[in-house]
Amino acid sequence: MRQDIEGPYLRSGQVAEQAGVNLQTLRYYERRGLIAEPRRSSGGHRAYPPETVTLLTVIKAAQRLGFTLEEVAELIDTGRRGHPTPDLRVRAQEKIAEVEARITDLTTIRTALTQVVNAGCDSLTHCSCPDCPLPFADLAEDRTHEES
Amino acid sequence: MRQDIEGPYLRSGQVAEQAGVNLQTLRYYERRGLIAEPRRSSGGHRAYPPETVTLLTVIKAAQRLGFTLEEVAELIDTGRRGHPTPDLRVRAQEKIAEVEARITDLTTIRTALTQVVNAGCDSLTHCSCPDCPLPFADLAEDRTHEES
DNA sequence: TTGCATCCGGTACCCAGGTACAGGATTACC
DNA sequence: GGTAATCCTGTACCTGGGTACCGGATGCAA
Ligand SMILES: [Zn+2]
Ligand SMILES: [Zn+2]
Ligand SMILES: [Zn+2]
Ligand SMILES: [Zn+2]
Repeated sequence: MRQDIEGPYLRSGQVAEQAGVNLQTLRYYERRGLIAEPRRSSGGHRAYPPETVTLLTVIKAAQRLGFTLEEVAELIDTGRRGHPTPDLRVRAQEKIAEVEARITDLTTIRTALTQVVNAGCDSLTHCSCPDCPLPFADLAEDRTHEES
Repeated sequence: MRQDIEGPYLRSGQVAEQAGVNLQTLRYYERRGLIAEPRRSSGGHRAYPPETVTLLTVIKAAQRLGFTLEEVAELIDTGRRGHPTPDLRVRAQEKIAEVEARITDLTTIRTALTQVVNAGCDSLTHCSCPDCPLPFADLAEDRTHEES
């Protein structure tokens, strides 16, 4: 049978290639609710509207911003129907706070690592350097604001 | 039978409690080569030397510095016998570079998120704000130095 | 010696974000 | 209409750092 869905529909392989995404990932996103279940051909093959490619680009962009797939799904969902969840700006502000907290942690870690280098530590377990900074009692405190 | 190993040996539960670590974690670390296989009682129960508690503290400290368990295992291994691998200072310097790269990434992300907030973006998929910064073409480039 | 706490090995499960493979069906193209 | 390419579902596997459960064995003390 010839293509039985008219219009500019794309097959899953085409969507995957154009979006630069693995085919399995496409179906994974469908399971996770990130992309809607597409129409099917009479034989069961998925037929995507072309804007799916754009949607995938948006998903990837949001991931690069640090959003999890669950958060991305919610953001998309919120956009579709006026969902009673915080909107994109609020989410972005929360994410900024998370990112800043993480940067603070990493900065502390970098400081501690620098101390190790400067002190000339030569062993994790039996360091012989004078005034050895290991094992970082202060760093232990600092992890209390671990990300959830 | 009474305790058949003399000396100040600790049972696994005591080590776990004193180090603030789950009992399963202890055996997991043994499998991963982070702690040596301890002696056994005649019935097969592990009998740890007391310094195991200190070792666990060191492992946790190294983790807080951003070292993976595999890296920690190597660092401990290097310390034991003069292993022909880079020593702690070299490892720490490499880790500093990693941490700084990660901080750079996160800073870029924070900038992008700030743009979203300032522009007043209201939707991932159909933002109506003027001069919308989505979907961050520049950010895409920036992930080429993704950590391995 | 009896009872309870602890420990044993082996296996399965958790998180996130995918990826891979098998075996069979469908579609595209000549 | 033949044949290759693509696609289907379902299931298993991957990384990293653990955690949980099971049935049975051991350890310890009254
Ligand atoms: Zn929702
Ligand atoms: Zn030192
Ligand atoms: Zn080694
Ligand atoms: Zn916008």
